[in-house]
Amino acid sequence: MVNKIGTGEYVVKCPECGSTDLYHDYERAEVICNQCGLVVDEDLMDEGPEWRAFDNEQAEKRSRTGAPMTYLIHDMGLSTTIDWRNKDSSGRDIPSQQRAQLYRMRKWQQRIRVSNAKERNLTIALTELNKIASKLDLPKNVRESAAVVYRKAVDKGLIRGRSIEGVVAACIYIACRRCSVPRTLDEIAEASMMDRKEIGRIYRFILRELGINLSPTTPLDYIPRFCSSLGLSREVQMKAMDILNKAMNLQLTSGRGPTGVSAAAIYIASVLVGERRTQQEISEVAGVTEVTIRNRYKEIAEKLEIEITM
DNA sequence: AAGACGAAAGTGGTTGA
DNA sequence: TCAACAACTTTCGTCTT
Repeated sequence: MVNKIGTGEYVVKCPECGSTDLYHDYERAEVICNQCGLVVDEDLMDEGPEWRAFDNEQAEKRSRTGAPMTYLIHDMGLSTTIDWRNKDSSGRDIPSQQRAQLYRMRKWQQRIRVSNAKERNLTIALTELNKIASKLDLPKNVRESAAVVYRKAVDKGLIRGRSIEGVVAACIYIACRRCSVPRTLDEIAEASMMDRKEIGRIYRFILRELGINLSPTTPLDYIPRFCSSLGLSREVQMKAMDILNKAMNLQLTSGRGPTGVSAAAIYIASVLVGERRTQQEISEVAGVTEVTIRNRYKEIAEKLEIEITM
């Protein structure tokens, strides 16, 4: 099957003709053999973060019926039934049967609220987690990873004094980086409607308390997503990674924000391959300014001796 | 008219005393 | 805890295509 190697190269043989020349169509989520045209693989979904375009639609569709539904069943379902009874009772006499029913419902609600705080917390948190993850188009494995981190945090009692949303957001941030699908703090802050600083604080706190070690984000991790958002071909993507690798070898990336470096590499690659994107377009998806892209790409182009002709 | 460029001042986060 | 510092942003006028 499809194997992801560290370089971002996908190695697979076409069962029909044995060729390794395969084309990945992210829009359709298919792997097609360039030699004989056979559709080698159709389900790219679980293969990794790269199929964002595909996962995008699917996640969107899913989340519409998924997260809000459970939301409805949990919160709304319960509270509306009780409201209903109250209204009804205020208008008319309550038969003893309904009284009994009302009593039972109250008891039920009480049980849910009081009996198992941890379960309750988890239910709310996981719902929240799915909502945020949907907004960020995160694949399932990242969501699960985030859930695992959250569960550990709950077990250690790290939630106390912190908002559930904040901790969830931080867990997602951690999970993203663990799975090499980094999102910036800004993106997560936007999706979770939390303060960026707050998430950062909680994030550091959880890392320390759970003893999690994260290797620092590399600009390479951002390339697939940015390229995909910009509708750039695989060729550009490979080129950008190539440039980045060389730049990293020359220590051009240390101390620099990874998103900026990544954006610059993509800019250079897009020009070289002839699928030019403007600095502004790239700056938007990368979340950095054009100025930063300019500074980075000047440095890289100079050191790598790449000529850029307009 | 849009994109690229770069100077200059401002901002937020890290570091070291 | 505070000031220095580098990276990055904002803003804006100019040049290029």
